[in-house]
Amino acid sequence: MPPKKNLRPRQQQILDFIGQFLDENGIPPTVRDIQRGCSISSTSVVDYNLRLMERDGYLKRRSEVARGIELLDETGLPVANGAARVQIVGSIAAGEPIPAFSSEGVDSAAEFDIVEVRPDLKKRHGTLYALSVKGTSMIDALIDDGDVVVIKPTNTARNGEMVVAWLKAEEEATLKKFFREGDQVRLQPANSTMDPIYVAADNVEVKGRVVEVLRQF
Amino acid sequence: MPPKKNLRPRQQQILDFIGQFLDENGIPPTVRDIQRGCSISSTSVVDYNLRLMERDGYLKRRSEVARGIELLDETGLPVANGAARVQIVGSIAAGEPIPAFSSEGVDSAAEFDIVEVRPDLKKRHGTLYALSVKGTSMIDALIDDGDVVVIKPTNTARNGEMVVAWLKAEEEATLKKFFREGDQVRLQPANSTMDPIYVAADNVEVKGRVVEVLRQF
DNA sequence: CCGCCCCACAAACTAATGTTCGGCACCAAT
DNA sequence: ATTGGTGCCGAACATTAGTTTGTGGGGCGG
Repeated sequence: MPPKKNLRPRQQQILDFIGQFLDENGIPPTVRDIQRGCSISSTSVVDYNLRLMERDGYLKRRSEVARGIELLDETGLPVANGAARVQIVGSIAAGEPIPAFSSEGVDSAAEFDIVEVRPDLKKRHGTLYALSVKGTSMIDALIDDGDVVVIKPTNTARNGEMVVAWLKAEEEATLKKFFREGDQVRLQPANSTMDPIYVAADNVEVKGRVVEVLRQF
Repeated sequence: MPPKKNLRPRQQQILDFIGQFLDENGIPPTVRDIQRGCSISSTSVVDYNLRLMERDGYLKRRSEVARGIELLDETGLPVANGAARVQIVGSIAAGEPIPAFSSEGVDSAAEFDIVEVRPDLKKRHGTLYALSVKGTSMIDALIDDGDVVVIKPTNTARNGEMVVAWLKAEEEATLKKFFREGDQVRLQPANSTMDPIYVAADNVEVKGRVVEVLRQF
């Protein structure tokens, strides 16, 4: 594959636009889409630059096919279109703090751990992150030690939903089922051998909601 | 969302082709692609059926746009492009046959049900299919009624793996943990209230292995 | 200043692709 | 037999989208 070269501003602009268009529409843009999107006055300018970028290995064009543009990654392979990667930002268990939420560096020592999730999840929920589950406090909800839960950040929760709850006073995060009961909140582990936790409503902050559980086989 | 209706054979054929084309090419097929792929003699037939399928909520067509076909999932949301789609070919439970494996038509009464899986799964395992789980026979393995298991077709299994086992004599398929014990095979439900099944090794055919469990939240 | 190259422009052209139309065969209800 | 609906066919038609062509401006070395 050809060596990477620095892109001209216009080419960078086109590249960005293609990526954005792909995200928004699911199919590649036409030359005229790019033209409009980048405020270029002629399709031939787009064609010209696409040709250069193809030569330099940034993308591939299937000729004779409408919307035949594919982006390539740094290895020259086509970019999986809906590739939804989610970062595992830490681990969570009853009573243990989550590093990412603790007062020290939020993003600093983040582990480099990424899981792929079903593309439709990201489409439906937007930004997501993941936590590795320690312990068996949610075993009755079919979440085991070592599983990875995918979390959608949100401040609110309906009763019965599985949430990441942040206890302000204790500075702890925990994975529980959420039940609002007056000015109290019951955090219910899904494990018949464990008791629920009752806390004042203003001491609880919902950090996110579980949207998916991943398990290795 | 529009009500679900049974698809005509031709429409099922077209739907399958679109999915396959999407997998292979990353972009939706044109009317003429479908025409060729399904051996239809006229584009108008394709258009005719696409129109019906759009009316019935199986897909969406963006008019005025080339390759504007999008598949919709059962909730009416667009399926991410280039995503790994797996077809749910039937349901499975202890003691009940799986339609797709029974002696009658393998592909005939195929339901319109497709789930998305993590892209890396398909990359790692190749072709996959999915089954909807009925009953709680695998509850201790954290597989609940209504979950969907993703299966990798294979003839062999190691002890302890969760497999789809086909009992030749009974003509039944069942989801169990597999243990080879001499010339017998123990099929162990992961439910403490249920007993294992012992069958002769030559009466058991391993159809596939569970690689993923999907659950709605 | 000249010629040259890179880049951009607009318009025209061709190919690809979606859409429509009239007609035919089959089947079921009238 | 007649009527109406479904499914299919082939071809023409309309629109979208990729490609080509001729042109012009601006920087740069001669």
